[in-house]
Amino acid sequence: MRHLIIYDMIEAVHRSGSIRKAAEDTNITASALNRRIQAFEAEFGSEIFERLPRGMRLNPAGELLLHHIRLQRQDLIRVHGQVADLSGIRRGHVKIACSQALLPYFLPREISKYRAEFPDVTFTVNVRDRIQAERDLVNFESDLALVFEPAHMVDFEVLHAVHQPVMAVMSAGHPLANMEKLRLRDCLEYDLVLPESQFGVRVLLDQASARLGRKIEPVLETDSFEMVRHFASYGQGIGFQIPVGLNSLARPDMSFVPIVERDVSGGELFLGHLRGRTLPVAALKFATQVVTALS
Amino acid sequence: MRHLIIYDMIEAVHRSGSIRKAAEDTNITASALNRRIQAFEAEFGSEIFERLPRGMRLNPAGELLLHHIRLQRQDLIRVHGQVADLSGIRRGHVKIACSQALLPYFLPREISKYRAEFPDVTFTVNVRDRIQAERDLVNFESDLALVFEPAHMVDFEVLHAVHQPVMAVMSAGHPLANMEKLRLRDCLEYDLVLPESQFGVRVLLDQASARLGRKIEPVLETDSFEMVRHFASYGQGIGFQIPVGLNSLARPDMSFVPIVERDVSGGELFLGHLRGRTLPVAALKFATQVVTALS
DNA sequence: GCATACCGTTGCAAAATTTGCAGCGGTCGA
DNA sequence: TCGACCGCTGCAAATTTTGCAACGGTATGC
Repeated sequence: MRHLIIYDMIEAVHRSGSIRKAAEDTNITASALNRRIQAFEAEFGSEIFERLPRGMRLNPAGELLLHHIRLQRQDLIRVHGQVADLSGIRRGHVKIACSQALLPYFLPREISKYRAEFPDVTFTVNVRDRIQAERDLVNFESDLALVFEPAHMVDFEVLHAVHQPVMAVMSAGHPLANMEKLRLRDCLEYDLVLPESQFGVRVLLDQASARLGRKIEPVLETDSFEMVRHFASYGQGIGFQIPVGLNSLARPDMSFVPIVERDVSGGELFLGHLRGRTLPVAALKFATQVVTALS
Repeated sequence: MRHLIIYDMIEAVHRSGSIRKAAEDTNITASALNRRIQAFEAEFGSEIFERLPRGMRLNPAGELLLHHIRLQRQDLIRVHGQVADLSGIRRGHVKIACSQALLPYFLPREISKYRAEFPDVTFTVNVRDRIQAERDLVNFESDLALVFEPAHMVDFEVLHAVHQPVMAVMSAGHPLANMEKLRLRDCLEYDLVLPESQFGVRVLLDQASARLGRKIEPVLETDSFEMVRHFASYGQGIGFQIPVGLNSLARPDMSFVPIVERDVSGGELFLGHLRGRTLPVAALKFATQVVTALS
């Protein structure tokens, strides 16, 4: 869209922090870029950048404008998608921010299923923690977020929520492997591997242990859920995960046992998007499929 | 907005139903208008008008686009309004890094006063020590810093400085409570509660005691000025604070007596911002109010 | 303290784009 | 059949945008 190129320029300057650097990205001279920014500011009626000795920085007006630019661009993409839809072509791109738990089984499966029907739809999947996921939505860097126990949810519009009990993860040969349910105190007898404190499962476990009056002392703390699962699969260690990140069929060598809710209350897995936003067709269609899969 | 003029043209063609009529409204030739429409359609990837023998009519894709155009235009108007508000100081956000001494009375009062006049201005207040406050300015994490005895002041542009003698803080019933001024050596006879060494007041006291050839031995050392005040309010303890952190009207049960300057030289409380930076209107306005209050 | 490296900005001429003009073929209604 | 109106296009003129070189200012390294 050539008529919106000034927006690209503004974003480029914002990203790189200087006109000269942005000029390279934009394949244009710094002087030309400079004049376009100046012309835009004159037209807009206010400066949008602070001029610093080391470069440019968006001022509050610029921040407001930047949000408008992103909103506007996303909405144009949505229109493009709808237009493609009415000419019969089902193409598009879906950007998803999700918790780590969705990576091994759930999302790959859902994306494959969706693409079987609409092979011209492409995807971007970014692992984000509970705070960053919401920030991605606000910046239009993601269309959908699929997160466990989101942090504040101000700009988060919930499409679907599903309860997820906390599961103990261990090898199939573990002494507790064949239990129907587990008490938290039973787990504390073994080596524990836990996600770091920013993760929802850890927050729930910390709350539970506080109620229990005992401190959980993990032998391994990690930001990788994969590490949690693999460590638990060796020896007598116990890890913790939510059901959506587990697949007993794929791992017959492992056992997953729920912790009773009165010990560790489970959490909610939320699917949502930026509040008030109209999603592109492809994203909306994928969202409804995910809702069905979660129910 | 010259870069959105193609949208006006599209709307004009839609309204009048023909390029030639729309050309008159747009103060442009039909041929030029025609080519712009064609160029837009090529870029957009699909036609947006049906060509009829009697003129032009939006096709379904065009209807979708028209909706986007209108939405987009409204949002831009909203942004314009917000920016106008911004420069009219009616809206905005002020980020302040300050010493602990400003927290109990000074800043709450000043912020309330400011917000009484401009209720749509919001604030962030972060307690920062003398080094971190400056770092916050550099990182644009604060607009203003209000700190006692700043450390290096390289990036710190001073808007105002005000002298602050060191005050002895004690209960109203203390033997020294009714003195006009105090010598430092008088205080040393009592239990002392002092801020930790990173605080400006402590630095001044340590310098003073070094000159005196006696070491100050506090019974309580804390990073909380609140703790200093409250500890001093019980029994015979003496704490130290600067006037801006004290309010004798609010605490009739306490007494605040200045230490003579030749014993403990007072320090300067500085209001400033990042050197060379143009402050947001709201921050600048608030800064001038603070300067007035400090004078 | 001085050289260096960026930074944004500007005058000016060249390059690129947009525009106006005139004219084309086509459809429609009288 | 004719005139009115339509969208469209080749071409030259008008306008806008761009690149180049240079300026003044500030931070950084030696």
